[in-house]
Amino acid sequence: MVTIKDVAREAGVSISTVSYALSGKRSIGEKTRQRIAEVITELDYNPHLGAKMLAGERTHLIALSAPLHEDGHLPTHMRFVTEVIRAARRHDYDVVMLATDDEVRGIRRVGSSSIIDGVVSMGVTTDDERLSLLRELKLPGSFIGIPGESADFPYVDLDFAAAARQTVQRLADQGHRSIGLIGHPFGYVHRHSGFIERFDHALRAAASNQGIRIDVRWAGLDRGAGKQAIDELIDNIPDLTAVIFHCNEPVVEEAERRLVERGLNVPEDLSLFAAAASYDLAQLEIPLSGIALPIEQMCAQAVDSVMQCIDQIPVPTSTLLEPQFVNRGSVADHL
Amino acid sequence: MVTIKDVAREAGVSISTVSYALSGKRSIGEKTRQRIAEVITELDYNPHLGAKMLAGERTHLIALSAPLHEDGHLPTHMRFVTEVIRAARRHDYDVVMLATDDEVRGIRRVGSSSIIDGVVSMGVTTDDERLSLLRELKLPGSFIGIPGESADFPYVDLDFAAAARQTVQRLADQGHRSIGLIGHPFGYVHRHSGFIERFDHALRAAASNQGIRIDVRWAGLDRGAGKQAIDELIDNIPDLTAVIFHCNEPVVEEAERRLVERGLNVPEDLSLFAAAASYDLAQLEIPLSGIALPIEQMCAQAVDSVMQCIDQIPVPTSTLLEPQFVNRGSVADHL
DNA sequence: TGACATTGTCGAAGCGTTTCGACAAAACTG
DNA sequence: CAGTTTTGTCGAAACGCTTCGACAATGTCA
Repeated sequence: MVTIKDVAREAGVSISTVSYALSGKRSIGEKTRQRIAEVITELDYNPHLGAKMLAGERTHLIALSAPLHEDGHLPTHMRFVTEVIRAARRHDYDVVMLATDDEVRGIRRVGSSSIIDGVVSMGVTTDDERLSLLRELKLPGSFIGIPGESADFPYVDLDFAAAARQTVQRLADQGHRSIGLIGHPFGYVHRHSGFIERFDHALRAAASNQGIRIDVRWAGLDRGAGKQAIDELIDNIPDLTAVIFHCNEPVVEEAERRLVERGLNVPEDLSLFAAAASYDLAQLEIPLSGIALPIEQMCAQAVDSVMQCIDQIPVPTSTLLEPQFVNRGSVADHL
Repeated sequence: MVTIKDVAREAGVSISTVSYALSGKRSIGEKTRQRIAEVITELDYNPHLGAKMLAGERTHLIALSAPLHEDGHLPTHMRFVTEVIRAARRHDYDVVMLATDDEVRGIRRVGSSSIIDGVVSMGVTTDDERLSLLRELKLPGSFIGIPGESADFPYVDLDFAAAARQTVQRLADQGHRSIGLIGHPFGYVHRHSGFIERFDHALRAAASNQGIRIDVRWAGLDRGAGKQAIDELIDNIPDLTAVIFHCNEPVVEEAERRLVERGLNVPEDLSLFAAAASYDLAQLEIPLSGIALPIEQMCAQAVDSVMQCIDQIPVPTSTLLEPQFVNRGSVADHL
């Protein structure tokens, strides 16, 4: 292994000179800097990260706490993971993955051994235990989702309440009075996924405000769940004119196919609206109007936030991203 | 931060005693050990990983080089990733993720800064550049797939050649003489995914051996690809009696639905066989006979191998896993 | 009982960095 | 031109851990 010592010797300067040339924290003569740079490439010198850590430097490693549940949607999960990694790389950081069954203990493990500079947490629940854990470990962290009372940690999320309100508003404006909702697997609700609660709460409030009837079906991951959900809505709800999808792609696809099978046209016979979609709404068999989940933006912002915490930039600002509606003609007027 | 020094002081022993108590590399008196253990929990002492690294210890970190291509299948990819992480945790290791666009340079980066103990590479191609990179960096590594000439690095993979032979043999034994193959997106071939080449080569050899006609269609990721592929096979190939799937789940699902749509029964009108399936064959609309890709086993073995390299256990043994056939009644006799 | 092993503990060196304080030499002041 | 500031460099300490060699204290054997 080639160390800073070797570089110093070869360049005919002292160790500290090399270090300062590298960090730029003190001025170094031009020819010296040149010489050092040459030697470094020549010897292919790479600083030893352990030594840097010990000397109190950044490790350039963050942890990603990424719980994946039985009923989770793998592609969505994977998109979050890759976007966080991509964002981290933009800051010259690498990512240690803490996966399921280890997303909490893992934080304690890597956090307390001074191996990481910060933590990004996804799959956040209301009152997420990782919040107090980060406090305890005095570790910089950010959340993708809202983890309870967290003035001291930044979070980023889609404004699900606004998304719900906007969803209802648009459907109401077009005259819909009885609307179905196909939601994520019920397990999400059960483990207090924050975004579900915020979406549902705002949706119900907005609907009751507008005098609109909402009927909910939770669709699991098993084959046939989407079909069953849409069938139940159509068969049991009188005057149903629109369905909101707040679920993952396979359920939407199944439901769409079922509509085709039943000979129902979109939007003439039934209007469809996708809320907070983690998939590409334009690529569906029947493209859907609605609001996309801005995964890339969420991940980028979460990483940016944790970087700010690491840099001790004081006020961690949390963000609720404004829902962006795109019309693809899947909602008809019922005036 | 609480250091080994604090523990030593509190326990009334020397630093080295604490260190030996922790590592067990020298014998320590029973009461001393007890006392130290108490103090450690009391103070919540966690060794500083940077210091350990510097002192020449393991970092307990491996890198996972996981290229994901445009036409890659996210759920499959995610399964590999989670299984590698799970396997690493069993060895008390954490995983640094090197994702797309960075799966090679990333190895150089983390490898040369002494931050990781080894590398697991997936998405391996014939003549994979990571092989020589690992050699150059003198880093322990293992491959999920066969990376060209690599007597010095262990790999693990399904025996795709055997899988192909077994596939042909079984279909031949049941009297099939004209068989269709729906393969992965053509991009896989183009970038020399090793497993595709091995599978195809062996398949063609076995088929020509048996005097069987094989017609291939590559199915991309775009909606309709599976449908189109199966349609083309059925419409263009005379005497087609069986179709082999060597592709990802969405294509299989589409093809199955198309068969239902066309009123074709499995296996009466057409036999189906899944080769090296990364998804659950039992959960399909029409369950398929065939050979599953043993992802968990592959990942576990790859991690075990790299651990052995790290431990300097000399001979890295590579493994080709024997294909396991499961019959679910999707192949009929044509005798 | 004296010679010799074994057991339990300690002090100190070393791992590769960063950074502080020191200090010549050079470059500005008035 | 003496006095001050700036610039470029160096030596040494510090970071937290492992491990080697040393050495009492104890146990074992002939």
